[in-house]
Amino acid sequence: MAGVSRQTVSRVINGSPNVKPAVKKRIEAAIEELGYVPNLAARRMAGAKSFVILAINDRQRTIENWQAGLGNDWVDQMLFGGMTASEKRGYHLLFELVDTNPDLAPRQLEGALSALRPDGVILTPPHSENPILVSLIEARGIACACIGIDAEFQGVTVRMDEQAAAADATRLLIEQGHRHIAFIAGSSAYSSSDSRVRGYQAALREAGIATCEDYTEHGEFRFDLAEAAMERLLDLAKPPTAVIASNDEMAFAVMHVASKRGLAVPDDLSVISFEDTPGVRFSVPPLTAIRQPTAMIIGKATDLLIDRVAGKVVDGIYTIPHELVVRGTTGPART
Amino acid sequence: MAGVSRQTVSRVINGSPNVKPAVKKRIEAAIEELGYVPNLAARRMAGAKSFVILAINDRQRTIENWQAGLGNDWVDQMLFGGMTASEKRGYHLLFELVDTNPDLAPRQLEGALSALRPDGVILTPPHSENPILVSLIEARGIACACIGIDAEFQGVTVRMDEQAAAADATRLLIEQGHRHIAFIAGSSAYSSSDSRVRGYQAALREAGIATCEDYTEHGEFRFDLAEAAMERLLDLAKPPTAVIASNDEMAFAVMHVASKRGLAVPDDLSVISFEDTPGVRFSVPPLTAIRQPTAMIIGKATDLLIDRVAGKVVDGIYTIPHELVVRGTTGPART
DNA sequence: TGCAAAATTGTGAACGCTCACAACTGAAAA
DNA sequence: TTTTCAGTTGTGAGCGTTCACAATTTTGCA
Repeated sequence: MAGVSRQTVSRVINGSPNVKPAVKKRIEAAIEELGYVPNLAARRMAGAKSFVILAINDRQRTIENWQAGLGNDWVDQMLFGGMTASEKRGYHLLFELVDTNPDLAPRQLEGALSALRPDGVILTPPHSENPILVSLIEARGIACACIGIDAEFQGVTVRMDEQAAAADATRLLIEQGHRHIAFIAGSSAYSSSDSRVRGYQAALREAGIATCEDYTEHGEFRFDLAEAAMERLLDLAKPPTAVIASNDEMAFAVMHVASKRGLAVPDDLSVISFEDTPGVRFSVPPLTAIRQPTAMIIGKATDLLIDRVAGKVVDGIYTIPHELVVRGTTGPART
Repeated sequence: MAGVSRQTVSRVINGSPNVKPAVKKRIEAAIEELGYVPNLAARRMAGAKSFVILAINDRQRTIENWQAGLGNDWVDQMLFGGMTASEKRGYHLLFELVDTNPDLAPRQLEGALSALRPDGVILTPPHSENPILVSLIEARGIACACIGIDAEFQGVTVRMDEQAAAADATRLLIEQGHRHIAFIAGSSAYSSSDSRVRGYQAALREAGIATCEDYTEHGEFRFDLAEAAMERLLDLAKPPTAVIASNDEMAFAVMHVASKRGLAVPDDLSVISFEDTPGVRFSVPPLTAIRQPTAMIIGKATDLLIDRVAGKVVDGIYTIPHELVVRGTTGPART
């Protein structure tokens, strides 16, 4: 030791205000020399912070995506954004998979909470849509951040403006002369899906273009369903000259069907995707897409959570800016 | 309680052999009813297992990759393979980024070890190449698994057979009539890079093809360096008709240079990559590649680590089978 | 100079679990 | 019957921190 009691050391480590500078320096030197690092388990035991942020992901979708060999850029970005943000402040990010099944989800989450005692929890869609889970977390006095939803439950919400993003995409197409623009929505289990449809419709309305029921399809974020949707769209009497797909997988499905039908992209058909995973750049032509600022969203959520643990009052909805990356799948409409 | 002492409950939870079936059943019912989940921090404190496996990744490369917008399928796969394997056995996977800088790495690792007290550590390249880190972990009595190296330190090693994989790739090209096959190696900080070169050379030798110094280039796993390497290869008096790149990024660089020089893939030039990230399927044509079984490697490592914690003696080198996925960038050599 | 108040340091207890060991069961062996 | 011993259960201690509070030192001001 440096000639002081445990408690004083503890104070220095936790940055308590009332320690004499000389003593503080002495303790810090000792810590440095001994290479001392506080034991996280003991800290948590003693009722202090656990320095753990729990990120909850949808098990089913994670596993499905992975098995389909799709990779999971979403998970990747989460990990990166969350990990770098937490580590900056001495925190650790723990990933857990929780079933979406409403019977299982609360039990599993409670188990994770009891075992891990995290300081904060990040709930991603579709878990973030579930108010039961949110209140379960908050009831334990644990800070909770919801990702990517429009509704505001307890805790914080961090998201991008899905509606504005969809409107941006639609506007780009309108500017390029498109008047027959279709939209393939994702799963309605995600509130973002509806927001996007609203943004798409709003942009059309704003430009004085009549919205056509048949132009809004549902693809559930799946390749096969998007393919079928695209087939239906092209079978319409007046097929669209541009399609917005709600994720990359569905955008590729659209392009696949287009090429099968002899339509050139972007000459005969413009395509815009939501997501912008790394793979879309290697497509030919490279996909024009709304880039989801996933890493930033999770990073922000992590930061807010830690702020709240530190005593700051943190509340409300935070919106992270999105970006429309124009690449090669959009072009002027055929006249 | 269910009318028994703490210790008996503890025994039931940890599966001790000497508990009366009737009592056991009673305790289990109580656990179920109370929704009791043991507190991990307390367990660790009491000197038992921590139920945490630490996966150590190279900070620099992770961040660089991410900032380059490349995504990081490697991290993704690790996470998936490790998380699913650990969760099956009640474990948790914690990701940490550690600097590769030899001055910083041991300190950072020790810090993580002290704070987290994991039951096992998975070391990925290039950390797994560093015997200091390995012995540092083992010295604390923590199980360690090294990923993707040829050398055998203490602990377990899990890898794919890089040499055989490179040989497989080379043989495919030879079968297709190629005689001028170039190889763009990765960074020599990774022992796998050398193994791959050896495999490539062995396959050539085996087919009676003279190895030509100029055909082995170094690209450090970087797009720009691979581009430059490819330029040099094409400037040779006798340029290669096939190129093996040590990762996807470099393979794309090769294809980029080829198209710039007016070479069609695979008609004028065959390309094979190592890695097989999801993006390569969307390239046109889709990349022929050695698929790295990353998720399986990390999953196996996790399993072995947990086995060892459970008391099993686990040692030696485990090799996970790789796969050569033939897609559209390879074809018969021009004669 | 004195004394209250503020600043700084130390103390015992507690967090929830498992360890080592002691104490109790019951049945088999002498 | 008594002894022995394996099988089963309970007991006190301790893991490394922080908590609440008490004890000590210093400072401010009359």
